[in-house]
Amino acid sequence: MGSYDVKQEVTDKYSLRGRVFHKIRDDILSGRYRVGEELREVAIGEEIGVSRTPVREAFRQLELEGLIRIVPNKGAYVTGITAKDVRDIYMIRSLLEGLCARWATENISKEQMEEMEENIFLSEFHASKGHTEQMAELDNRFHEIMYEACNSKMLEHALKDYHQYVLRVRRKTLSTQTRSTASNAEHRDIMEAIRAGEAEKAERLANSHMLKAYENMVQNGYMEHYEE
Amino acid sequence: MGSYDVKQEVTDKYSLRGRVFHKIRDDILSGRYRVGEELREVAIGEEIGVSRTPVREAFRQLELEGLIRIVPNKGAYVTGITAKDVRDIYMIRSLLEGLCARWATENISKEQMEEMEENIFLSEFHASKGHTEQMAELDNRFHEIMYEACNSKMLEHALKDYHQYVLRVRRKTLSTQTRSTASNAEHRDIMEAIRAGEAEKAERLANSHMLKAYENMVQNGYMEHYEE
DNA sequence: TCTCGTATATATGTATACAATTATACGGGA
DNA sequence: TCCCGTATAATTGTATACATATATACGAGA
Repeated sequence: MGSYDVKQEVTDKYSLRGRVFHKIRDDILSGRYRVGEELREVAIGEEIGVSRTPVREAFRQLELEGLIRIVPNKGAYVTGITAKDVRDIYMIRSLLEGLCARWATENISKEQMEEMEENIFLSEFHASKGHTEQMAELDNRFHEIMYEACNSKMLEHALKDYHQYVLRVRRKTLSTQTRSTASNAEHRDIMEAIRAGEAEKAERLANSHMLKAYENMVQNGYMEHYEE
Repeated sequence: MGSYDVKQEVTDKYSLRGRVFHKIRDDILSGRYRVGEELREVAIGEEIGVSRTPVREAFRQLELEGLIRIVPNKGAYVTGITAKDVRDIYMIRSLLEGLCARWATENISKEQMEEMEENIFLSEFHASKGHTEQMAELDNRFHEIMYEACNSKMLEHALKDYHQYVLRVRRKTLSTQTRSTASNAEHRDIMEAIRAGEAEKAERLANSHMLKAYENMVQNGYMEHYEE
């Protein structure tokens, strides 16, 4: 019997089912729908060009992902995310990113190592040019490389979940010059620890990298709009 | 806007939708369906007495929960869980249970503290009598109390997820006399640390409690059937 | 004017019908 | 006997119809 992925994701982004799911999901994450807004099956179905059936199935999944809340016989509502939720996620991520860095040190492939080095090189380049868009993209990618390199489907999925989750908030951060410079430096330190095979050091660095990212969010007042 | 639960679960166990979901889920977790077995929509629908529609919606959720894998246009297959998956989960849980114990120390209510003390008292009683069924139940409950006491929906949900997940394996363990005695002692230590307000100690103890539980599984050969 | 009950409209919940895809059975040809 | 193509059956994917629950509008009565 083969090894099945645990914690399956909606993989086929281009099947009809996947399209509906990802479309609604992206609309929520991009902030198109406001918190608390009710999503109607027919309206969304018509917009995408499908009937209610695929929409409903997507709703069920989005509920498990925590993006909407379905009240039986009433409707589906876009969920909010409180400041405490974000804080908790960063604390959890801090531990798990540390574990991930440790495992990545032991399992990273040559190709992944090279992509990580290239990522940091590019990040520093775009930081010097002030390209915020590319920087955010590369920042996300750095973490994803590490998730893939840790060689654990379980951990990779958990971290991708949380990563996606806080994107709603994070979208607005990382724009300050000082933080992005510091973040890049921290990425470089983590990368060098991984390359040197220093697992415990990598873990410690990834750990504090998350905590610092959170501290930065709080200090810059990004959390103010998420008070309960 | 109010605070919504992040990572929603299928709450209403007694609605039709919830019933279908939980029925299939329990059947998978109880081992009624074998790993790799194909689940057919009509067959399951007929058994429960509903049409394909609710079954399909339940399938979509079970896929996200990682219990089945849906191959488009083919079918739904019960997923396996490899020895490495179990190992990874225990490593992740070790960290998160530690964090949970730390937060529980800071947030546990009077009622929760009392239930925890009662839980340990009962555990030791049933252990002395050799009541394996009740011991397993109380063991699960001990952890759930801690999950609830940590006062973090995010962490609670993540831990309940993992906890549920390894139940498929754990169902068979904890039966040895020596391990259950040791496990009870560890629970007591954690409880006392929480009661004394020693957060870091509670974290450390919960940490190693998980690692020891995993070590026990491996040593007793419970993982042999889960080789990839 | 306010309250409450009823009627209507609207939305979700479920079942069914039809379409599309995949698996299976069968038979001809080498 | 084996291979392979076609026909058929079975299963999933989607749309639609009907059932049920909820929200809204309106009017009677106090």
